[in-house]
Amino acid sequence: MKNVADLAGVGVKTVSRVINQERYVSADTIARVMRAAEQLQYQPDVQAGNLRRADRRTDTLGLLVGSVANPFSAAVHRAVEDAAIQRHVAVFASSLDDDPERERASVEAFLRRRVDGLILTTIQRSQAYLGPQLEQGMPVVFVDRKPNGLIADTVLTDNLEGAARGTRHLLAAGHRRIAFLGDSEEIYTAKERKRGYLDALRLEGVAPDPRLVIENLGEEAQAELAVNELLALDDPPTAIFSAQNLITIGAIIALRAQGASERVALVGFDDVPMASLLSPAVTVVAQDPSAIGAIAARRIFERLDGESEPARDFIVPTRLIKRGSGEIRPA
Amino acid sequence: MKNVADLAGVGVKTVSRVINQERYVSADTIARVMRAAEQLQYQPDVQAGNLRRADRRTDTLGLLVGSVANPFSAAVHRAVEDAAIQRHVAVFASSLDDDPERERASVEAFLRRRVDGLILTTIQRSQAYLGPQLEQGMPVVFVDRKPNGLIADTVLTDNLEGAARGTRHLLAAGHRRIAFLGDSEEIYTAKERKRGYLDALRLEGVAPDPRLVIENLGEEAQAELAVNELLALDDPPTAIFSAQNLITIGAIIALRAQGASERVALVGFDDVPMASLLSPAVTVVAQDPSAIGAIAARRIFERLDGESEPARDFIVPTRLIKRGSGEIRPA
DNA sequence: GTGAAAGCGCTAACAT
DNA sequence: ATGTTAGCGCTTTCAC
Repeated sequence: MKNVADLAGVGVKTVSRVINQERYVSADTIARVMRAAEQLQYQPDVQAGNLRRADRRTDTLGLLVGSVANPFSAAVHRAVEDAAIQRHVAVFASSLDDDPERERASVEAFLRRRVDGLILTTIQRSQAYLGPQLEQGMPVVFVDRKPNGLIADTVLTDNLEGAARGTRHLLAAGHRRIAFLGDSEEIYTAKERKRGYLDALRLEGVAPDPRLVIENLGEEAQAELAVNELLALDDPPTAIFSAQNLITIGAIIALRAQGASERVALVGFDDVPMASLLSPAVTVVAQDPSAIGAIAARRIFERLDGESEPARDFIVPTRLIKRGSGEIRPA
Repeated sequence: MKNVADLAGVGVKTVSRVINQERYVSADTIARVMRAAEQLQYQPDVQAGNLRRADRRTDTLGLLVGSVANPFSAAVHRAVEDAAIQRHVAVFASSLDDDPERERASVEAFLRRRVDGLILTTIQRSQAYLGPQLEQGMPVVFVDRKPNGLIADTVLTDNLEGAARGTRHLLAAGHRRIAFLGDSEEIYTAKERKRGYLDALRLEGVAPDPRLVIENLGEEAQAELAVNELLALDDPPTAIFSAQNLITIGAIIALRAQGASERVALVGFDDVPMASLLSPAVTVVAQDPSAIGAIAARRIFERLDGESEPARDFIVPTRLIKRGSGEIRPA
């Protein structure tokens, strides 16, 4: 900057004024400074500037997601990026990978870099460690999971209603023996989805059969085994509601292997890639990760712009996509 | 930092020493400083420190990919992140979205933030604008596409050999009329894949039929139309080699709609999600995005650590995954 | 409309 | 083993 100033024959502050497009600089001076900057290939240093700047903004955001390689997270990321780029804000993205250590480490790394705000999918038992930041007014939005030990803006899929809706769809097709395949009971979203399933059954006067409720399914292979068990029952289910992505895939594989995919109905929570090209095509209760990311980013920027209303939950509705597997009727 | 120093009753430099784990600080002093830091919830500011630091590193990397929401890019991203996190380097990720404007804007944003290195998928006709950075020794690695007007490290899928291999696989099954469905002719990877296809035919003594080569297919719908045209030919192809992800999906849809999916063989370049659950399951020449990301990151860090050998191309091999669609024999 | 000086949070260089 | 001073690239404050 000093060099540019010297070359243009002005003071550093004038260069600063031109770079930041402040007023009260003559057109002539602007032109001279621009030319000098061009000639020296001057790139302003955002970080250095933000050091002294009144609002102390770094124009960066920290985003922590399950894994940047997972489609849901990637869609959230993309939406956040699109919102950020318009404000010239850059996004640090980091993957959590179900590792509580990594959560703390990533958040610390963000904090050390003085991000303006945080969008987090969390896994630790408590997020109380973020208390000081919240008090200092740093915008923090939680995504997909509620924080523990902390009150903050949160963007959530309507897990309860979504799961109920999927279940009701199967009930409406005439099913009464509907199995539930769920994720780890410790996860908030998993609990909500199970609750939605049970609520829907209850409302229809169907007593839940505990043998049809299988939880703590972490990956495809476990879901496959679970479906095999279900089909081996004396009185097997005529339909399956699978409460998560990978579980749905596992269920598809198992149903197909057993030759039951055209007989046993299946509705999955969360969309599955290529779902419409499978046979039968897979009916799902789809989440809206783009909306989640967009809302989270919007909230961060609102807070940054001074919005100070109390923390809220933003509930994002789901969408039932009927493709075939969920419309199979009981024999 | 000043506050911590005061509270601990030491000078700022001593705090700095403790934070950076430099030697020559007594255990007792370390303890006092740590306690003070804890008490004040002190978070060092990485950026401020790097301002004066000799190596001027910001411990950040800029990553520009097609779209963080696309599975290939996401896998590259993930691999880069995993390498970076071990060095306490944070990654700015940005999506290109086939928009040359966005390429420039993102790179500028990275540069303004003084990233230590750049990993780029590019689209602009020329990357000469990065010349100054390269000369100044900033590590830049291009990924998936070669840069134009610039010599720099590049990590590439073996497009030529991969496409040849996919084509040879179809030839080996006895096909002689093999169609080629390609992306925009302007894209480097698309050109290479076409070349691989033609080379394989030539080597086998099969004269390419220009009516079987359809290019500039940007999305699924266009690929569908192309396949419909091909099947309507007097002498239709018995096999299709589709040179890109979305094109493969379009081809699957069209083949299925025409009832030809069990009759016409299909090999796709780049893996397709859920490929093994489709019927027929899709044979592909798979790329290895994780390897690409890992190699790119490794190269950046090698350069940062002083490696100064001339720029090289790193060629990442493909893998033929036989799943069914590519093993269909001609009638 | 413009510039000089101080200072943002930190590290380098040089004390002691 | 520890402290002091200058300075990184910029913005602020205030003077002209």
